[in-house]
Amino acid sequence: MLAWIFPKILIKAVKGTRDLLPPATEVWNRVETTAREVLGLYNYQEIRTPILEETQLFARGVGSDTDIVTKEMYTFEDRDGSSLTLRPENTASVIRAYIEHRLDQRPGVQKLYYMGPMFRRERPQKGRYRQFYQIGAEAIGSESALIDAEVIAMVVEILERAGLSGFQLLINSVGDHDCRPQYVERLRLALEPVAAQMCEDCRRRSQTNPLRVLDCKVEHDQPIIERLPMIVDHLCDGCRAHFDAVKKHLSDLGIAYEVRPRLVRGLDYYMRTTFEVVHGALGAQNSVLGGGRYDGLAEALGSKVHSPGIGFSIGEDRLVMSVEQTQAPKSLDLFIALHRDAAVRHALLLARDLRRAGHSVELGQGRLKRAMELADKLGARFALVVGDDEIASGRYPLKDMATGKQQTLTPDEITAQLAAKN
RNA sequence: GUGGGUGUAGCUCAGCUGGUAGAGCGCUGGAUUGUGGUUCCAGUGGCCGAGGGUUCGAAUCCCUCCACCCACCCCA
Repeated sequence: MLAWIFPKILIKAVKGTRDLLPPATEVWNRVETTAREVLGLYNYQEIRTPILEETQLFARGVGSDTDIVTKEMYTFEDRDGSSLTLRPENTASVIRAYIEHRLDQRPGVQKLYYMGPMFRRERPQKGRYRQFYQIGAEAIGSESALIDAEVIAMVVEILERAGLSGFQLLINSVGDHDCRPQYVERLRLALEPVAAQMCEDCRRRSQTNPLRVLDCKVEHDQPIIERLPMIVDHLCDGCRAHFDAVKKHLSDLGIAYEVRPRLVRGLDYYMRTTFEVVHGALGAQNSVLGGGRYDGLAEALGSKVHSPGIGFSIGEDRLVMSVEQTQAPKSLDLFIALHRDAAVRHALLLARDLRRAGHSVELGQGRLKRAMELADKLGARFALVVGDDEIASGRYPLKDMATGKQQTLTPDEITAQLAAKN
């Protein structure tokens, strides 16, 4: 009949994006609240940058040769011809804002955190989405190993308080602008005679990005990779001292870590300290968080002031995925069953007062049996009946849903009961 | 971008070698007039992912497409 007005093709969430529904959103909120608490304890403050940035920012910040920039960005031309991109990560934006607003003029190390959606056009799979969420932080303005250790300690605390257990902290140093190029050259030379025996990807990487070879998981290549020079053995004095200090501070704090000489981060801006947290039961995407130091990033983005920084970002989707089971079901404090229409005014006022007192209240009209059933399904701790008798007497039957016991009380007594049981 | 798996009711899934659709849970109502959880009864609900082919007949066989999931890659 009206089929031409009501098309039968359903509109669905676009590939790689998803709706987060209750009760899962409760877990997300809890994780975010926990993160804010811990970040606050370490004196971090929130920064909110735009989701949309000039494409150039990521090309220069993240690295024009990276996978993210070459094939994963949502880039489009705006009406005035400028090229815009949906942020694939947030560090570049934070540094851009830091430079733009001269945050280097503010006292002390700038400690900023953010949370929100990022966008990368990858093929979705478990723990990997095209719109995904990150909770991250950046400490800008210090080269000290103390900050590295503090950042790592903080992130471990966030994960623990969020309810994650059984995770593993991996750290490494990837050198700086001084020793890394030398190491990469050394690696390239070492690869030359053996590359032919390696997998196709490694043969390509040995030319384009030798560091990536170290990440290869192909079984056959492992013995070859074992014999390649490792960056930790070729750090310059400054980087070596820095890395040793970070490790010492972590040990002093009693934080368990494992040095992974082959931990290489995918974004060009990392130097010196890099770290990652992995967790089993996440499938192939087992990395919950990644981070590292980026002492040259600000300059790469046009800053005249040297602004060394270190930061991390937590994959919130993955964190939520691995702590989801530990969440207690949400409950309702009180369900008010209205038995007659005349009860509406009384119930509304009662509900308003109880809500002001901090109790969650749901109202329901209709047959009492039905209302009680609903109260039960909603997980209400108490149910209250409001009908003609109650309005006349000013006293209401309050039922404890767990025990089934019911008492007839005045509004003040009801408030006291709800407060007492909290 | 490349593989593999799966698409049947809101959810989890049955449906053998083709005979035109089922269970459990959920939801709604009833047994119970102003009192939930248990039990019992009834109801609700599906162009069997889409299109084409084979056939008297297709959820079932064949082809194409699409979607989702998992993996490679890469990363959070």
